[in-house]
Amino acid sequence: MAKVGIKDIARIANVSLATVSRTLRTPDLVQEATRQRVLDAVAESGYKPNRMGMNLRTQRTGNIMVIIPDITNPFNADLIRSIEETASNNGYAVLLGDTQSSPEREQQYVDLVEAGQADGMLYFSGRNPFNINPDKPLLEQLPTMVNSNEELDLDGIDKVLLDNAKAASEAVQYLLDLGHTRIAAVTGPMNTKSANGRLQGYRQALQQAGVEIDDKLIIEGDYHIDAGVEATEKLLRLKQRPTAIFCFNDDMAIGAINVLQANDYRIPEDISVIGFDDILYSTYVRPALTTVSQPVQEIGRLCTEKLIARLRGSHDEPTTTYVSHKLVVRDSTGPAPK
Amino acid sequence: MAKVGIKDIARIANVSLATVSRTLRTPDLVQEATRQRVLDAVAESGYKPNRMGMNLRTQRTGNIMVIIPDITNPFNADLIRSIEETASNNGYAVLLGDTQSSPEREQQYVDLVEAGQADGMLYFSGRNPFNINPDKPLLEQLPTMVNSNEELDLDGIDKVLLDNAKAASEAVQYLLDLGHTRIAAVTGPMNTKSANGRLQGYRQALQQAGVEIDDKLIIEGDYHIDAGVEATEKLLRLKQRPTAIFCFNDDMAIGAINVLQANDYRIPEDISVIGFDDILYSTYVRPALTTVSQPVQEIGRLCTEKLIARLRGSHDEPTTTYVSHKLVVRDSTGPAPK
DNA sequence: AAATTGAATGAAAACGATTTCATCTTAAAT
DNA sequence: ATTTAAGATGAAATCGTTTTCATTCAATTT
Repeated sequence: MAKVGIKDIARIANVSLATVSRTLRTPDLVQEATRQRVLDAVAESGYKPNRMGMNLRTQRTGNIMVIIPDITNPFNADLIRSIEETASNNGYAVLLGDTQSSPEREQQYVDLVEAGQADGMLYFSGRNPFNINPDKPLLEQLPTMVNSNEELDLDGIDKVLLDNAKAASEAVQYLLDLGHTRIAAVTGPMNTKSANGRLQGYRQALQQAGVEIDDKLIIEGDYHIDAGVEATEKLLRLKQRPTAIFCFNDDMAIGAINVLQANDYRIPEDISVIGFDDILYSTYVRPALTTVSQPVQEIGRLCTEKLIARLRGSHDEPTTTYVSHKLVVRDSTGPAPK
Repeated sequence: MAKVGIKDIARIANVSLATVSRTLRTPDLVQEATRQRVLDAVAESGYKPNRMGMNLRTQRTGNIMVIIPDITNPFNADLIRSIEETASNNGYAVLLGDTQSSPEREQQYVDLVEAGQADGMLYFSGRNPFNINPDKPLLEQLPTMVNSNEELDLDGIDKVLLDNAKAASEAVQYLLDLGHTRIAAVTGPMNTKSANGRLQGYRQALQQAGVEIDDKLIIEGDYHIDAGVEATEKLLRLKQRPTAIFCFNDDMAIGAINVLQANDYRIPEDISVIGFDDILYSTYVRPALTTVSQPVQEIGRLCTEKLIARLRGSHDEPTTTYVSHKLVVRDSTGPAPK
């Protein structure tokens, strides 16, 4: 079966290429009889317009690139699911750029967007991948994009963000209210805005409560389970152990819980644990995890809708939308031991 | 900044379009001095060859489509991670088709491949999305593809599969060896090959051991946590309760564990639970989950390599590669209660 | 009846690259 | 010294669409 193209349809239906194209794109412009002849030819031959030709002519691919550090993190997986759904409902497909936090990979995928393999991108990283010429207007130098999760240090682009400092400070305040004063923090990578924001919230809450900050209780993690494991092992070795551990994401909290239980600590009687994200598994872990919930589905939808609005030609002023978090109390937190 | 194209480079470097293209694609064909002039122009102007033009001319996009039912399932997320890595190492990008098991969505993404938006696809579904004309050779009617996870009912295409029946039968045999005879099965959707294969293995093992099969102990699930929850609730209501539950994936096993613990059953003393997949979280659940491990990373790599080999022009006979499973015993299984 | 309008269609340009083919130059072989 | 071959380059074709512009024809207006 030689691949059938628009020329073949034109021949079969005895019309010009233009009429075939019009029948498919703007059927109103073609007469009933002709239209029917073309549609018959299309149905009979199983013709599907070739996207490469179409893309080139229309200067759009229908793809949006999603650049994200780690798809195996359930928070990110949920995010992509939501993006994919919104994109698909609007006729876009998702090009996946799982970068494993590698700057080279980020660059590679951004290059792809700039080369026109996708019409725009959702950028979930804080690293600036652009060579910007300060003499020219910024916006003309950037691909159509929306930034989220990790804030990018650029003004004038659309963003969807969470107030990390506030969220973290509420989590810590909740622990303080339970009587905890030795509260450990297992952070994300300290070269990310999210980790810095959350740490700042942690510090603020403690200072406001007049609790001295002990740097030994702050351990840098990387948002993977193992980091939670290692950090907790380290914390348990301290002479003055914490009575609560605030992990900057749920995966690390799950790692922490595991180590604690392996060493016969009761949660929350001996040590409280609190996470961040509210992934599905945090409900199914024992004890169920108290955590700061992010509206992941909403984030995905908002990002995608913002991007698509731009792609459809909106020239509104770029905005930053803040989504709201919520502390979800489950069974991993309780009053501080006496 | 008007977008710079190959014509601009040609003008700046004072050469023809052809020479610019050659400098970038086949530098050996152009003289040192000219090449340098072109490269300078490219560097200076920040020129990136436009992929739409390139794709049309070369008749390839560099994309591979991954059609998969549910990216939020960690097994699938790991799979995609592995695919993405292999693809990226070979210069391909991944177009993500998360179908949420909807046939319409599957069709939509397959159509996209057939329209040339991707060069080939990895198809993780058992539903045949093709209109096949039995008079014509099969292979000419299919896009370049590899099938895995859920076997497709088509001969003559590349596949990567697991022996589900054997794997399940080993899991059940292990439970039988522990003295269990009332062994429940929480299956996947019974319109999938994977669930049928595993159920067949379950039946075989029981029959071989002379244990009568009780249909009340077989409950259809859908591979989501909730299905494990509901199935287990149902099983616990039975007058003759099972002493072991074999869930056809880990997510459902996690749901099962949760219900059991909520109702004060000890695992494994009162009831054993066994899963399938060996996702990361199965290690971090309490008790850690005994499960049938699939080499997810290997599956992803194999699928992608097979596909890319085809895309590079291999005309070897299509093959089915079987990957091997492994029973991983952890803490959720033990001897049957007296 | 002539002029004007509008609808339907086709011819050809355009999108931005790669690649074939022809041309020209220079070096090697006779 | 002539032929041959090889190397470097450019002109133009090509990939498969969409869309502009021109043309035709019938219907409407004057």
